[in-house]
Amino acid sequence: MIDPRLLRDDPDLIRAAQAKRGLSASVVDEALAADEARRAAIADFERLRAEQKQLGKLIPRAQGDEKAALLEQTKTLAAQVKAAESAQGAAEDVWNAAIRAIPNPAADDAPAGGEDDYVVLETVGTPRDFASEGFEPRDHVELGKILGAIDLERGAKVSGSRFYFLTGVGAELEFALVNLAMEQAREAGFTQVIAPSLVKPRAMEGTGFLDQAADDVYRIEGEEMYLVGTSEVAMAAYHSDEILDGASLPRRYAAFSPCFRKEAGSHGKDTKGIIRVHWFDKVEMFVYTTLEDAEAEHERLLGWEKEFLDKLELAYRVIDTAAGDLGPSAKRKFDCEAWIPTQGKYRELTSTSNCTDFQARRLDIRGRFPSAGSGQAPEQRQPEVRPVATLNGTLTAIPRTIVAILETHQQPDGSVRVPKALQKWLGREVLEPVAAATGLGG
RNA sequence: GGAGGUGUCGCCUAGUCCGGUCUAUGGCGCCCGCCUGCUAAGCGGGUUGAGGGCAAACCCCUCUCGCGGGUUCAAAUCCCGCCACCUCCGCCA
Repeated sequence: MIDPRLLRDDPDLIRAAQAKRGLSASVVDEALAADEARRAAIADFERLRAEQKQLGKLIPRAQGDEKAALLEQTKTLAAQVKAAESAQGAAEDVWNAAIRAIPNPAADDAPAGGEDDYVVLETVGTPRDFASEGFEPRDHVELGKILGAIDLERGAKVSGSRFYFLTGVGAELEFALVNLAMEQAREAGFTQVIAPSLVKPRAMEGTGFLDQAADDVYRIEGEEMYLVGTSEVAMAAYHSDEILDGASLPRRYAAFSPCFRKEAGSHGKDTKGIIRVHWFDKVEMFVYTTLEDAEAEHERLLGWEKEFLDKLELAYRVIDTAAGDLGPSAKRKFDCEAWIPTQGKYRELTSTSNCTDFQARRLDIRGRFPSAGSGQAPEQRQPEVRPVATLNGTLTAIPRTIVAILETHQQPDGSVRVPKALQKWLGREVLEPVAAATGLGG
């Protein structure tokens, strides 16, 4: 949710922001009208209610005819109050729907336009040149099979398309990656978290995932519960309805959880392998900080993502996502895309978003800060309560990370060199092909 | 899943039976001031959050006693539903 004051004070700013995302500005006018109607309804109700309370006070002390007259008077007033109250409630509902329909304005630095209008900020490392090494790289599906690491056939048999089993070194790879990620997170001062992946509607709504991504969200039949597509959802709602001590910020969490996505709009895309799946595990960084610090924290999150990719010795680039491709909550988003040799292109491995106070307003997460109190003597300053900023960033999304590692570090015989940083957690330097294939029907 | 209990402004707590100066009591903590060689103690005051009126504020008003309805002129208090926690039983990893 954007700051209502911003909408009221500078609607043209919001109109321009809508245009930058390629969206209509009509919601702005709807929201402004709703705001006016709402305030009128509030004034109506409060005037009647105050009158009712005044009269109500006289009743216990009144006697006889006087009392009867008062009761008669307040009876009709009570009906008016009731009507005004429900009118106010209706006006609030309209207002809430209107203001929530407006996404977070993109940062000035974010490129305008849609999915293809990203800007490449940086390219790190060089894609490995298999041609000059004299062999054709195998894709991760084949490598996964050779290594006994990924079982797609049985995934499909048991759970359907876009499911898989990680087996043997595949499973070990996940644990190693999680350990490596958590080690880095701990060293950077993050609190490690295992987060629930089943949440109530409030959490989903609050993080903006029921807006345009609603089709991608799994709902639990017969229950008011959703499966999260990222632990960002649980971690944002973690402090919902709380007022955090400003001195405790930034609060940094590294959360592990399974993630579930219907991938409704991506039929036919990435149908092979484990690039795009309905379920995967992920370690997500989630930060609560001040609005003033959010932009700098965003850079730090990007830094930690790059550090992790560096440890995996991958070639990647960083892109600045265009406004139209941001989620509704995000003001700015950086994606780290790793080079996938058999696809001949960079694919998103991690992503970090600065959601400023957008999610915090929806989830009612605030901080208590010493007042800036211009002109006032320090001793007169009351602490003030303001929304905080939330940011998130992937440390590692397991399947895609495995894809990048296998394909990038493969050797002609189908074995895979283990990046140095991962060796400690994997207990070996090379992943060797397993003797016998263990495919379906084999 | 069943039975019983609890939920009050950071924490603890009075109030709920029997509706009306409850504009929610007191303590702890915290903040400001006074007093005092220092500290502690003592004294006085302040201390939920949201929204509206306004350019803003000392100001005024409304809402907020787990949440949502209802009854009533009037609800922390009565009624209904829900949620969370505790105890016991059942089930289970």
